[in-house]
Amino acid sequence: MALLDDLDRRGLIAEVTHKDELAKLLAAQSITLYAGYDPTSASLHIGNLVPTILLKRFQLAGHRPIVLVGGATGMIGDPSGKSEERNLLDDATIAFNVAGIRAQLARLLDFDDPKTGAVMTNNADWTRGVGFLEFLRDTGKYLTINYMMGKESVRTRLESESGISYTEFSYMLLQAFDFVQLSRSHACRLQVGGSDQYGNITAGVELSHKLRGPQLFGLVAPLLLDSTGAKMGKTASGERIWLDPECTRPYDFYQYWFNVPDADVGRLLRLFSLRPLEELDELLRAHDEDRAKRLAQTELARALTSWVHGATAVVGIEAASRVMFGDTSLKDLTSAELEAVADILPRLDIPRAELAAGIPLIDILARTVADSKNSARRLITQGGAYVNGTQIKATDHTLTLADLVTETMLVLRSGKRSYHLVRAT
RNA sequence: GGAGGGAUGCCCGAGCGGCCAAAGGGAGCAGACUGUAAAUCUGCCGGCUUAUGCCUUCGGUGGUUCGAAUCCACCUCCCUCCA
Repeated sequence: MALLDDLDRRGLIAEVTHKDELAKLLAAQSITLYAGYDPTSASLHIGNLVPTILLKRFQLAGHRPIVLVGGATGMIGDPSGKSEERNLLDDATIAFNVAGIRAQLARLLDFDDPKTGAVMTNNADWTRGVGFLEFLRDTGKYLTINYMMGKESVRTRLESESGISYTEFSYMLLQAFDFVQLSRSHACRLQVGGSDQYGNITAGVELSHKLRGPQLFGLVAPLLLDSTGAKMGKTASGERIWLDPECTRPYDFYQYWFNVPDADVGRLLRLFSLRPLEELDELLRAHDEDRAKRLAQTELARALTSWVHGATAVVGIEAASRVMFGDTSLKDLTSAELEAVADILPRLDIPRAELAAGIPLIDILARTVADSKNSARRLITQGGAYVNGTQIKATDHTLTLADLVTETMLVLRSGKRSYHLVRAT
């Protein structure tokens, strides 16, 4: 199947410029394309996976992706999708963020293949040296204010109370300039992104046209929304899902996808799974036959977690999940799985001698799954306290060495989901 | 510059001298139900050596009182109206 048709059927195309000509170009030759990443933080989040999966799919289809980290544009702030002027970041923060994002992207795409290996760029490299007058004359001259004011991102801000600064207004021009620069330096022909980028992308297409450069193309994917129309990417408690394992644990990352509602899972699988559509259809049929098995969610969580955190992370996470949600005991795990589980669950180390002497369960709960001794007591009273999967009803229960389920560990649980390992050292 | 109104527990918000660890709602936690879902229902929801006990908490500092979140003074910050 032609690449564009595949992308379309997967729901990855919200808008595309000159579709037929682009299809022709892609059929005829291997091209270079790019997506830009804003260095507003040191880690990407799952919203960034959308443009990245586009790059990945183009790469697998024989094209060469460029990732552009916005070291220059990050200093300006993209007004797209924002209701207010952005706070500017200082140089050191931007440099730090650029480095973090580069490291993550390096794992998401193949940078080694001689033909399709991805290229890392930073627009600060070609923007920093450009003088203001030169920029106005060589770039600003070609796009009219009228054209720029027609863009959604600018218009909404013009109508808003906070207005838009000249700085953010210029953002579009810089992004257009990037596209043209990459078309010159890397023969880049296509820019991909989220649909909020469409205005900025078409500005680049327009600029190249005005400069009598090559025909450039833009392709944007829909924003990542759930079935209720809300933006995806936050946990139940409102925390963003980051790609950095230090910010969002791989276990939570996996769980996020595993808990996706049935109404969304098919769409997300088509978006993110690299498996052929026919296989996905088959899988979704099987999923529908017995939704409780959550075959589709498992596949989705596996696919994304192994892409972002590596296949070995998945093994540990799934072993941990079996302990937590299945009927697997810690002692049934292999030592490799046990090690992985110990890394995933929060852990409290206690001197062996202390445990040998006996420690009131309430004290340990207060140091792990409960906030205080009172809440630990409450937990036990309400029947939510478990040691190694066994419910404890006595508030004066004492833990000793006999409670260890492996050589060194025992597992505490509060309610259904909250687990904590205790390790005797 | 003048005149009023307000600041309460994680958030919103009632209380306006003792019955106030402080109504109600939201969030959170636990239980039932369940697919590690959603919705619903029930209980809990400051801390402590679990006690009809003590400690800390109602913007801050002092004061009045046997007793203050509640009254008074000053201070800090917010809002509204008039100039």
